[in-house]
Amino acid sequence: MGHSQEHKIKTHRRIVRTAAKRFREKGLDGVAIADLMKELGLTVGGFYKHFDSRDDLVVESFRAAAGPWDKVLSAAEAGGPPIPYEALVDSYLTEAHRDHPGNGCPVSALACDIARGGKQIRSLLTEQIESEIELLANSLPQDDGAARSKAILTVSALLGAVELARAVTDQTLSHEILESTRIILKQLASRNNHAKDRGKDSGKEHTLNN
Amino acid sequence: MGHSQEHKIKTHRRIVRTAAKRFREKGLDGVAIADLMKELGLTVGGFYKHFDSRDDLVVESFRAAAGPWDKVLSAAEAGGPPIPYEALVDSYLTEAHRDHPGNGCPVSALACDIARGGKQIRSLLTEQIESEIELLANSLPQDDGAARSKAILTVSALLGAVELARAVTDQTLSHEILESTRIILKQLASRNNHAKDRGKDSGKEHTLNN
DNA sequence: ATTATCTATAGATCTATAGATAATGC
DNA sequence: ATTATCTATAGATCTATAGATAATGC
Repeated sequence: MGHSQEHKIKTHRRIVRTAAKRFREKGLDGVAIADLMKELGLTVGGFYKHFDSRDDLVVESFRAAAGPWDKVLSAAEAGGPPIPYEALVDSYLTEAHRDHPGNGCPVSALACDIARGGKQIRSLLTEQIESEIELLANSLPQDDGAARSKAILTVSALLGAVELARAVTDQTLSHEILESTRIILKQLASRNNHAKDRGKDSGKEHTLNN
Repeated sequence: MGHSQEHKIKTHRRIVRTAAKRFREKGLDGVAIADLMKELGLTVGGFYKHFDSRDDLVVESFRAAAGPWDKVLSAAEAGGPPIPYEALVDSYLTEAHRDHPGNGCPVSALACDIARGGKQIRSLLTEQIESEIELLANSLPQDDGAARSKAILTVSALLGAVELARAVTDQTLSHEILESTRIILKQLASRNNHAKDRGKDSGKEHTLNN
């Protein structure tokens, strides 16, 4: 039995860190508290001195998993060198990211669980998505007036591509999903979309943001 | 107690149809067999004369949910009028689809559950995705050599956009996700991407399909 | 006689709590 | 004395099965 307050804080962090990994791997319903504690060499009893409920751990773990992404965002906002769009897309659509959801983006691992979840975790996801949209919009090589729309499409495509690449059994198709999404997104970003080039639906774009 | 064989077949169909809806709404882990049977005015005991295991119901329900989409596909393959790309995108990215996952695409509702699931259901999803990619590739207004890649990006973006629109708490943002994805996808489709217009990464495209 | 469904329950699993144990920290 | 963790367990929930019941269908 470890006992110092300092030790408790370390235990708390260990629980959250491991939970953040296991939730992304097995889903928000796929992790039993007893198993999680056992993996850390602890027992169930102690858990509820750290968290009021299982759901509190879910929320805190999501925040912890999103943390690294926030650092990327705040680095960009702090005026550092802007991360180019292509680098963001490339780093998201890797086979390593596909194969290790436990260390990856919590949105791609948990989106459909969260969609069915409580308001608190959905609010956290909303903040996360809004930040990522802004980051991507600013990373585009040119602002043709459609930057935010392109950023939204990009977030959707990144998320969908990683989920599909994970779910599909055909490894060739899985590879192709990552690679094709990468290529087409980059084409989209490197092209200017001023009004004269747009399709017939471009008029609707002005009804956004209302 | 109903008893005829004919009645049993009807009962079987009722179970599958309702399960297909509830799984899409609550996730593959979110539906209890007892509750499902109760909703149909039945009891747990009878369930296992219809299915060997809960997992068999999951697989059969996914197949049933995917069925309507297959009809769209085979209609197109049967030589009927090709469904235009824009119509497919528009019908997928509606607020009705977002708000009623129980009647919607099983892939957008269950992708992350399936990614963690058994081989059987992942194979079914793979077939489904492959069909949708082919359908979208053929629906593009012009084939510039990148049709399949564009179709893959489209599937990823449709899926991701609906999931995000469902998960986000901000209704304005949710609306914007659907609308922006719609607009940018249509721009993408209506534009020709021959080699001279491509970005610097286009060379990689020839390494696909290997 | 067969069988579609029901009643009842075994067995597994999971969250949460009560009370014990063995350290810390005044 | 306080508290970080442990042991033990209550209570809820879920899958799956055994055996009963009441129809069908030869």
